[in-house]
Amino acid sequence: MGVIAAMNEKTKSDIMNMRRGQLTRAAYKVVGQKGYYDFTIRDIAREAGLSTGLVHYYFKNKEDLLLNLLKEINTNMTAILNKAIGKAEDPREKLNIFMMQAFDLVKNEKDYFYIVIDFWTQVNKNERMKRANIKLFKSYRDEIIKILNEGIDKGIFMKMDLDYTAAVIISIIQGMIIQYVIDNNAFNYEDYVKKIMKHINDLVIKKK
Amino acid sequence: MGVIAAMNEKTKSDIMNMRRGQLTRAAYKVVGQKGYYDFTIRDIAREAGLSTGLVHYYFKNKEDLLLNLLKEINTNMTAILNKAIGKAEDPREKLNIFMMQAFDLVKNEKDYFYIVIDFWTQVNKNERMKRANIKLFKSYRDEIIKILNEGIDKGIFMKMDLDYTAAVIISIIQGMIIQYVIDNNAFNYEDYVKKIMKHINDLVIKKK
Amino acid sequence: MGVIAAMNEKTKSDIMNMRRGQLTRAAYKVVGQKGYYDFTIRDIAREAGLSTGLVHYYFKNKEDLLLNLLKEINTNMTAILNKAIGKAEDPREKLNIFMMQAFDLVKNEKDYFYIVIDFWTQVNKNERMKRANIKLFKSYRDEIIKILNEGIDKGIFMKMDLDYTAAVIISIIQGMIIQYVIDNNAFNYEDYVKKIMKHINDLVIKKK
Amino acid sequence: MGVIAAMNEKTKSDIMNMRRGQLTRAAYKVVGQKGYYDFTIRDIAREAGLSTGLVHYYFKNKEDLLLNLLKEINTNMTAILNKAIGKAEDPREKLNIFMMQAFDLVKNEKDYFYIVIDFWTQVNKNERMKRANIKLFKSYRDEIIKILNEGIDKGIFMKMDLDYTAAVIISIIQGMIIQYVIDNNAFNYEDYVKKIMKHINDLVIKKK
DNA sequence: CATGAATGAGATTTCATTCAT
DNA sequence: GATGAATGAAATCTCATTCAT
Repeated sequence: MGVIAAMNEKTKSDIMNMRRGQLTRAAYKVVGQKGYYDFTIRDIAREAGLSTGLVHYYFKNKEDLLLNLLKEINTNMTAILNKAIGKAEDPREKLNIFMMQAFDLVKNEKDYFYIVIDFWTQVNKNERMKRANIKLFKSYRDEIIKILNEGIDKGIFMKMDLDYTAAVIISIIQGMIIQYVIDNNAFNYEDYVKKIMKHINDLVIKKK
Repeated sequence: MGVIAAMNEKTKSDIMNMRRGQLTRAAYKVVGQKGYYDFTIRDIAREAGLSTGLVHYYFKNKEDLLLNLLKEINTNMTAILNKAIGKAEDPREKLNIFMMQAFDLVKNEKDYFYIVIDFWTQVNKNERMKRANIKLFKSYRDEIIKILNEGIDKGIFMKMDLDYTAAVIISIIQGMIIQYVIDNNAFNYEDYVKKIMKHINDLVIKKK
Repeated sequence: MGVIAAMNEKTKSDIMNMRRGQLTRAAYKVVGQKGYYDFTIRDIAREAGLSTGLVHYYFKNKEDLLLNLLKEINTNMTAILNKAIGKAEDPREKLNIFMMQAFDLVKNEKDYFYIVIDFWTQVNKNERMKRANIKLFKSYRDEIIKILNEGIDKGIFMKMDLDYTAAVIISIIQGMIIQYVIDNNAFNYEDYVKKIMKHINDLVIKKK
Repeated sequence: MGVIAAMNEKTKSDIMNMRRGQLTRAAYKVVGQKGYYDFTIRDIAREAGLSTGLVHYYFKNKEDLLLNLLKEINTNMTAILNKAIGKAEDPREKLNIFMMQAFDLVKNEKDYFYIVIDFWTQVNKNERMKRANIKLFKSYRDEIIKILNEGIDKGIFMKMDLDYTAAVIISIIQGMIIQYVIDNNAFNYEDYVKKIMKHINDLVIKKK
């Protein structure tokens, strides 16, 4: 198989990836706006500027598209977090960056949490969605565990039950975000964010 | 208006309440099983042992029925909490009862959280739903604030930012529950519940 | 449960049967005209003068409707045959009536065979259809066997392998009809019908 | 027109025939498996290892492809029959070979009859299909007539109405096959085949 | 009050056919 | 000649809502 075939192969794959990306992005936007159940394939197509038939050309069905969206969210989130955290040296800084990323997300991409919560409602209805959700949560906890571990190794964080602490940290961050997402006026977000970050720092940093 | 008219009025209202209760209970069950979007009016009617037409006789439309369900959940929750807490004297005990109620709910009525999360997805789509959700969250926080206040007054709890602490407590409890609801095998639930209760007690009880 | 409830029960069932009959008749007509695969639910609804939704109200899906149609055809055919044959006393006459019924059907209800052949194409695709087709064929053979048996008992027909002879008789009748249905000008139908009836009579009637 | 042009013409025609043959064979296989209406152009293309676009390059549309398939079946059947019959000398043997060919086909190529029956359903919907079906039936009858004629000429077969007898023979063979195709367990196929062959031999062979 | 038959809009999905490359 | 991405019409099916009885 010569260069041209390889090029064709490449091109084929490129179009495929481009379209799937295009449609996934459109899905993200549309689901964020209309919600998991109220959006239609037509909405996706319109948003992407493509025909409805094409949506089914690149995704077997609606579920497939949504599953892909959730996986994509997971991949991107992990990538963004790793990139942001990677710049820091100190585990304390890493932990704070992790938290800031989460708290900032609410401000910058409100849709994100609406979508993620939408996906939660699927766990008792769809086994594949359940698994994807579990994976998303696990990757958050793992990220934190990695940071905590590093801190302990460096003697900066106190010894602790890693799994439990990670779960608690996720709980606090996420619980706060949910309350804020549901009620913007429930409290002063920036103020509470600062307090929580201090709280969590106190929780893990070794006392002298 | 005579006695008979009044009696009719009374009777009418009684049937009204009975039917609305019947249908709301059916809705709770059906939404828990099939999910917020996948249940039909016929499901409700069948579950309640009534006709589909009646559903629209007692509720303007599907949204109305669901809104009523959410309000009913709020009312009942508050009632149950108050009753349970009311038996205790010590604010520490009250706080622990509050937490136990929440944690036990997952075990005894798994549907409850599926339904509540389903309702969360409505806040950016439906103003009335948003308000009902806000009210539900607020009543949880208020319940805690009441307990904390009592503890502070009695010199058992340390002085603190009440609103913030309530929000954090709700976050931890709820965040933990969500992680468990989504992934039953993520951790040992009973074990983590104990740790969290200790954690929250330490957070608020005055050190000697 | 009083008289009214019973009446309602009756009425309910009446509407049900009426509508199902109405829709099945419409299906018969439409399938005959447009063919098994080219007709739509809309066609049925239009033909019956009802809405498309109602078709699905009375039949789970398209397959269900078609299966019902095939069963109905079987039931009606058996009834018509039995009625026609019942009038005769002599087994020879019964056999001839059976054959005449079949041959006349082509003239009077051309659609019938188009529909039956359409159903044949389903046997290797749909298990339920297969079973219904088998049943239809079996009921034809059984009808003939009954007549042959009676003739043998009365000493009019010669002794023979009943199952085989029935299968052959069905083959000849049906094979002739198919050739005629496909090509109206292949032969002089009336003429051939007479010959075949004589042929079959010779096949079964005891020689003196 | 020069040699090269002619050669191009030839080459073009060769590719044309090759591709059309490729696609027709793929169609035969796919229609046999999925049925006349449930196969798609993509199925054909995939089976043939070609692109969907090519199907329309070599056939105007789906109908055209199917029509070509039916004609091809006719051509091949006639060729196979002629070849098989050609080896025999005795008309009795020829007749038996003809019948055996038909009966064996059910065993060796079950798809064949499913496809042929599928095509029958088209006669009242599509004039070209009707004509192709008529031709197929006619070529069967003609084949038999040829054999019968030869037998009569040689004084082996009795004098008879050729057209009628051919039609009856086709009916019996085909009717038996249909009953077997629809219900494999209706009777012992091999056993019935023997009986039928004897029956038909008795029908045409001159009694001494 | 109660029923459930009836409607019809709208959603997902499939696929023959076209056409730019 | 060959490809397969793209289109869009059309089909099935669902269901909230209405309304005659």
